[in-house]
Amino acid sequence: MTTDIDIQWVAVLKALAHSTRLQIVMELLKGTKCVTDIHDLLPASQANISQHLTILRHAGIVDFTQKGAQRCYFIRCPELVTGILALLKEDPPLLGKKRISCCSAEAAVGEENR
Amino acid sequence: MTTDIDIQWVAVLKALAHSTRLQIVMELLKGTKCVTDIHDLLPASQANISQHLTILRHAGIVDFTQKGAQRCYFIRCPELVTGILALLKEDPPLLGKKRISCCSAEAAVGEENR
DNA sequence: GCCGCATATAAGAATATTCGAATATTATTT
DNA sequence: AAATAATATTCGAATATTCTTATATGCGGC
Repeated sequence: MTTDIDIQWVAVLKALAHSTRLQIVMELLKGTKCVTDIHDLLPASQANISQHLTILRHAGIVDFTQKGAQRCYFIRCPELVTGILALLKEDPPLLGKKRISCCSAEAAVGEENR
Repeated sequence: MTTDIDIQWVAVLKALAHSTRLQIVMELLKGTKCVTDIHDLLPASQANISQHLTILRHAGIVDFTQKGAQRCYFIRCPELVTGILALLKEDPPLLGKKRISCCSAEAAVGEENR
C-alpha cells in the first residue's frame, strides 16, 4: 500500500523532523546562505551542518549553486516549507496538552468518558 | 537555540514521518476508527498499530474516546494534518529530480562575510 | 467470579540516525 | 606547485526507532 508518493512525502517529513535541520531551513527561508553562514548561526559543527544539508538536498528540499569554493544553499520549494511552518505555527492550541472532547459526530453516541 | 516550540514542531513532524503512521492519519481523516478498523485496513500487526497510535497521541495529533472495550481514535487537528497533506500533494513538481538553476538573488552575499 | 474481545505494554533483536573526529576534496591565491 | 579556505566524506560509537512475540490490562456479558 505504500505508494511512491507516500515514500516521497515521508522523506520530506523525515528531513524536516530534526531540530537542526528545521533551523537550517528556517534560516534559508530568510535568504540563500553558504555553509559557513549557517555554521555561524547554529550550534553545530561544520561537518554536521554539511551532513544535514545533504539530507535536506536528498529529500529535495534544498539545492545549491556554487560560487567559487562556496556553496550557496537555498530552499527549492519555499511554498511547501513556509506552508508547513505556517500551519505548525498556527496550531499551537491544537498541539497543547489539554484534552479536546471529540467533536466528531460518531463519538457523540451517548456517554462521555474520561 | 532549540526552543520549546521547535521541539513540539519536530515531534509533530517526526510523528508524521513514517509510512504506517501517515497512512493511519489519512484513514482517520476520513473518519473516526477503532484500532481493529485500522488493523483491517493496513498491513501491520495490532501491536504495531497500537504503538504507532501511541506515538501519534503523544505528538498531539490524535486522541481517542472509549466506547466499551473499543478506543475510537480521531484526529485532533484536522486543519493541520489536511493542510500538510495538501501541501505535499500540491508540490510534486518541486519534489521532482530536476535541477532548478538558482534565481541568483544570492549573488549579494559576496565578499562581506568571512 | 470467569470468559472472550479489544487494546496496550514489555522485552529484545534488527536496523537506522546522529554526531564527533579525522581526513579528503575542490577552488582560489600566491 | 604549495598554501589556504570552504565544504564534503568516511568511520565508528552512542543512541534511537522499528517491529515481532509474548504477555498484560480493561471492559462487558454470563
